[in-house]
Amino acid sequence: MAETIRDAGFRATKPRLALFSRLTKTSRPMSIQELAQELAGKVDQVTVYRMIDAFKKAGLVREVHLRGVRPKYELTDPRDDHHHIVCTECRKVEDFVGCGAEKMGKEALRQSRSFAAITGHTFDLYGLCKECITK
Amino acid sequence: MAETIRDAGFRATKPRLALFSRLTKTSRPMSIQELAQELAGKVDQVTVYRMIDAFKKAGLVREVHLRGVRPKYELTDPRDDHHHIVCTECRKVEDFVGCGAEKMGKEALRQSRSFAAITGHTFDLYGLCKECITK
DNA sequence: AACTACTTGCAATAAATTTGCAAGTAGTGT
DNA sequence: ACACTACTTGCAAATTTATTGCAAGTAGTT
Ligand SMILES: [Mn+2]
Ligand SMILES: [Mn+2]
Ligand SMILES: [Zn+2]
Ligand SMILES: [Zn+2]
Repeated sequence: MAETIRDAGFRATKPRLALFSRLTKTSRPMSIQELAQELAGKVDQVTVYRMIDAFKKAGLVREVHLRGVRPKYELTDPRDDHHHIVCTECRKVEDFVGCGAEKMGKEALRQSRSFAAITGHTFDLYGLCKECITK
Repeated sequence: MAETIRDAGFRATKPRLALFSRLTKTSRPMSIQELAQELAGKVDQVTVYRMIDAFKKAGLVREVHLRGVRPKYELTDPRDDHHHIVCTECRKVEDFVGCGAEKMGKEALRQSRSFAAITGHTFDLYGLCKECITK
């Protein structure tokens, strides 16, 4: 843990460990505000901004954009690229893996007259969870 | 044009016509700031915020989230769901159509233990345009 | 032309994010 | 263990972005 942070080129300070630790404890991406609130008393909100920004640049954290809410952050999952499915009613968020992005990337390049390479993608699903769909 | 706005339940005011008209003139989604700047002198920025919000709720406009920038807006295209491919170097944005989202939605539902239906999705590609890839 | 509910502009407020800087600390070397 | 120093942090202040209140203006109607 401190190891991971040092490997990324940072000092393993208490605020960084607190943030990193908090992020390992959830599968749900969290906003700056949520993180700052949870770390309140221990870490200043400005520091949360700065840490997230630095972690993002270092590739430790990735930014997730879901409809209608401020950006959220989660630890980068080195194994797979996973995506999110969001309940539009209760805002529940769940991960899912696998997406046809590679194939779609190729198809998009075929369609495009001005693009030459695909390096990344976003893909998120919106729907209703089993609880909300009954209402 | 005024027709479309009235059909959505709004009065066809000059600011609304100006905004709508501007949006029809581009295929590139635009931010509040860009829109306000272009309409400067004619429409107040607060009004841009309010119009975009109302148009969004009415389904005339949709919000597009691309990495690292504030939300952008474009006219809803009722015919197809189109997506965006963004050059990470020069920020060029191009549309592309068709995406395996329906299929992926079904696969995601199969994977999920708590979701029951898919109602929407986002999908965007990032890459390099032909000009930027040479550098 | 008069009426009225819907809209707009402008100022003020609130919320989100960034910046400056002195004080604090992790990692390094002694 | 102690000192050294570059990297970090907290706190206040400044910016930027977004929302709200309200009097004045206007589209659509009678
Ligand atoms: Mn996730
Ligand atoms: Mn588009
Ligand atoms: Zn739900
Ligand atoms: Zn480019």
